Amino acid sequence: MRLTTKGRYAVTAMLDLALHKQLGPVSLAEVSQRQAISQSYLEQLFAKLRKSSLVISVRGPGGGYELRRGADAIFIAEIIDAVNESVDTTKCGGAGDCQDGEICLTHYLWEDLSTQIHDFLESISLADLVARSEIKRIAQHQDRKQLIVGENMNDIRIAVSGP
Amino acid sequence: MRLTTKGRYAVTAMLDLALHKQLGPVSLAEVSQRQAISQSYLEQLFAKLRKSSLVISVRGPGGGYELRRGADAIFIAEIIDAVNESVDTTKCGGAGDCQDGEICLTHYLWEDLSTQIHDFLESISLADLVARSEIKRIAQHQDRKQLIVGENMNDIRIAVSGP
DNA sequence: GCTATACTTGACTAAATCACTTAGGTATTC
DNA sequence: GAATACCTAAGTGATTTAGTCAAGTATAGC
Repeated sequence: MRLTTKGRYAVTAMLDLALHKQLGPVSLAEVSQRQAISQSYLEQLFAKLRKSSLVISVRGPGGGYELRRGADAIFIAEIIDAVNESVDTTKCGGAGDCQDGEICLTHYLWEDLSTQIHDFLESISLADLVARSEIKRIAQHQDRKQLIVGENMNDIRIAVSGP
Repeated sequence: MRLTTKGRYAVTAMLDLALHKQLGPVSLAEVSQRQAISQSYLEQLFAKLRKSSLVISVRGPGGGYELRRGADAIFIAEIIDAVNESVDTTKCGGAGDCQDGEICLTHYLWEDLSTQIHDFLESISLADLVARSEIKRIAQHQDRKQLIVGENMNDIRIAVSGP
């Protein structure tokens, strides 16, 4: 699991699709304008998202991209995995050439940590983000004087529980 | 929050310090050998870890590095932050030049997501990892025929709870 | 059928980061 | 004073990022 700005761009763009799906296919030109991401860069990202069956493309005028599944069935981890093409960080591909077990020790600990983060991101759907952003937008409309940020984001928490 | 192999190297090295602290300062030559990481690369990582007050250095023969705090007071997020020098991924530094609020919307949503992961990694200490690795090592000594992996790692779980 | 729209593909690139290497230092212990 | 080990800087090849540029191809609407 790698967590870089590339994944963030992809999540942002997918969120834009989810937010504007009522108007039919969303063109990359629109996404590019709204989210301030280079269109050609988006094209590269969406080629990967399409291969991962996260979006479908509609060609021709009025065309664009649509979410292949519902926003409640597309999870953040999928999006990040799609654009990051998961290089294996193993170095000792599957408990092979570890000298004394010490390397594997930390190796698997890290893998486990990475899996935990992956599971976390797999539990958050695009719909979750949309729902939260809609709450925020309403709040912004209600009170224009003050930019309310981070108020409605406390509904998702991480808990560490014992065995 | 960036999650790459660089952070993994740092965590692995710090874990090595925690595992061998009973013998006094641990030299980077030892860590390099045990964990198969280039010593010069370790020197660069430890320069940052030292600046972040996570380790102290002991010069001269018999010297090396020691954890500055107890292993139960050093958290994974700190280690990763120390070597990753947190570039600000904001692009609109603090709600500045966002055109229609839409960009800020997804921007803060991502920031929040990033914070959640950070909080998660902040809840896991080096001591937690040591405890888990010690269990595994004992298990490995008890049963040499079979490499037991991933059995004792289920004690940390992520739960998503509502408001 | 023509044309504008918009996806599709490929090649290329400047900049940054990663994972080192090389080459020197400086401080401390024995 | 010699060995040890931290400390610093500079450079380097590989990879990734974040694009640009230039060609396509498919389709909707006139």
